[in-house]
Amino acid sequence: MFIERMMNYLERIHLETIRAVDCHGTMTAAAEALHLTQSALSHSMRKLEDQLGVPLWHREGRSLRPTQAGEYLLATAKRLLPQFAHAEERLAQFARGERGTLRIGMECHPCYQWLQKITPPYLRDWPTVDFEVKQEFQFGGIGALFAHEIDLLVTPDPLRKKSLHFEPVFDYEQVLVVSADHPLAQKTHVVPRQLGDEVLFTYPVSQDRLDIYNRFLAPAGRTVRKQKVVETTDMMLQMVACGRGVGALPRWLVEEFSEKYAVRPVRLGPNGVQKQIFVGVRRTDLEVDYINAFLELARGFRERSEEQAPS
Amino acid sequence: MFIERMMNYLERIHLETIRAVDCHGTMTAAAEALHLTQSALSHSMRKLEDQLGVPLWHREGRSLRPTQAGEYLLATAKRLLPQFAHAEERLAQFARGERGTLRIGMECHPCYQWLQKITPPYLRDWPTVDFEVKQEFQFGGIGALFAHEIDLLVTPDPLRKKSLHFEPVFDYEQVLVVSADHPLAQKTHVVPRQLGDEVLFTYPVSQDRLDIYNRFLAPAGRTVRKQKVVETTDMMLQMVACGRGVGALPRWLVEEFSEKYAVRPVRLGPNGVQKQIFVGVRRTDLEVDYINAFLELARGFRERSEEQAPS
DNA sequence: TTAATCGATGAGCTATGTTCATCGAAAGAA
DNA sequence: TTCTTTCGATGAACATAGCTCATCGATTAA
Repeated sequence: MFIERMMNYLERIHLETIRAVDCHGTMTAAAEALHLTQSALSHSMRKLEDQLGVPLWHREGRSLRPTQAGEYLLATAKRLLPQFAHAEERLAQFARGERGTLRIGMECHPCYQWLQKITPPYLRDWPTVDFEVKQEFQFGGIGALFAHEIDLLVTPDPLRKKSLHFEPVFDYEQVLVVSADHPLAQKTHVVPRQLGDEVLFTYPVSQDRLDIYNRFLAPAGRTVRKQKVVETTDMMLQMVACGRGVGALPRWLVEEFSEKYAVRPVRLGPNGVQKQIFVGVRRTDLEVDYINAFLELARGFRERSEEQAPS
Repeated sequence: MFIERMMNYLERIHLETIRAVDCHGTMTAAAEALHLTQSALSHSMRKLEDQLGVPLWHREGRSLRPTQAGEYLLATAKRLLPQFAHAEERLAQFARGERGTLRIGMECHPCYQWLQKITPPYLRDWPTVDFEVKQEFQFGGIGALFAHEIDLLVTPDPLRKKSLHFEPVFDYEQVLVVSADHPLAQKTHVVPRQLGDEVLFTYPVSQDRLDIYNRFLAPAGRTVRKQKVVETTDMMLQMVACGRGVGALPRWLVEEFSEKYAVRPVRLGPNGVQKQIFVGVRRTDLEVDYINAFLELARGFRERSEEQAPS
């Protein structure tokens, strides 16, 4: 048809506008947020609509409702704009002579507690690296890695893909935690049936992500009397210590808290429930020094803890 | 420091420039490719460098070598620009009243052969939907799904993630294919040892993705006399038919070709090697009619083939 | 040496995107 | 109902961001 088809109609400002209208409700409010006049946005978007040949909003009365095309562009904006923002942020860090930002994603509570041990020495070694920790992902941790939302994922579920690199960084045993004067506290281990009359405290995550179900109760076809959700580890241990129920935590965590709270770890089943935490990165990022340094540090930690407890 | 920190320095044109310079070697050539003058690019990029406070290229003599910041921005450009292009393409389709483009990714050869069966009826039902099939992914099929490079992934390896939806669409048996006058052609099944003196033809993919190794030879600790790579199914069957070696293919494919070539399927091991192919989509795309329609069609195909061969 | 080609730069122009002023329509308040 | 406010659309006027042109010095190949 036309010789010149390679015109770039779509610009960042259009995406900014689409998103601002969605988020502020009206075009006028969006204009204010973008430090422009309502007229400017109106002209600009009308021009875009003309060039694309498709309306982006249904004009109903004095309100704007996105068309199908508008919805699509909105989704695109919400995906692309944060990447622009992050790129600018990153370049600003280059300008300041800093190394960058290490954005860490986490998918489980033990991951978080492990991370809290790694963080201090890392921050000391890399004072110019910014540190961000995120826990909620629209498309899951793996998706966040691929989408460059995060640079590093701490997770119990590794994924073999040649573009990603996963590496175990921490091994631990998941144990039952009971009050010190609980009858089970004296046992070498507990079997699923013995939890039939207990209240179980868990973190607020879906049941299929709780190892005590996956690896202990469910295989035996057992369940507990009642499950109650607690937000924090301290809260869980408080409730357990005063005999209101039992919980499931990494052994090292229980032992660490056993002075503060009167709680004891009990092995889950005769062999225990062994777990591993992995760190995943994009393979292309393995060359980035401050990312690689984090992995090195994690490896060092792992070796040290294995020496202490060669089990 | 400054009140106004929310300036958007980085624009699409800058990314275009960075990429064009990388791909054409010089700024002058890049300018021509972008239908601009060399002067325009020079001014524009210098302004950006000033605003960001970071040089993007080392100026060495009359050539440009990207700085670390430049490399980073180049990687960003290569990731973001295709998404701009695709968004414009998609909006142009909206303008033409078309539904969109179904971009399918594939991770294995049997996937491709299955797809060839689904494609004709789909194209008939959805004449306004464009159809694209890709086979190479920088970050793997799952990564391509997350990065919106493709809309649909056909793969033997599903992945449980709540943002993705995987669904089995095709079950088949992987069999050994031999010449009709090969001694093994008369057997009900073959055991790993019997392939010790054979030449094995395979597609050009890494060994750990070949089921005949993963599920048949490797578990028995056996191997073949020699492995040879062929590019196409026809080529493989030609070589097999004239007794130059053996191959591994889905049973239905062998049976389909058994009239054209003098080849026979032989079960791998007493129980055979059973395989499944899955289709994965982003969960948010399940509402898109022409994507959902593909899944429906795939389901229909699966039910029909199960009726034919209830095994 | 010569000639070609690179990127940088300043001056000047043009066209793009902005503001201003104003409109009609819609929605909320009295 | 009527009055008032607030929405988005529009045309004209304007300002400036971004482009071209012309030219420079430096580098590289012939």
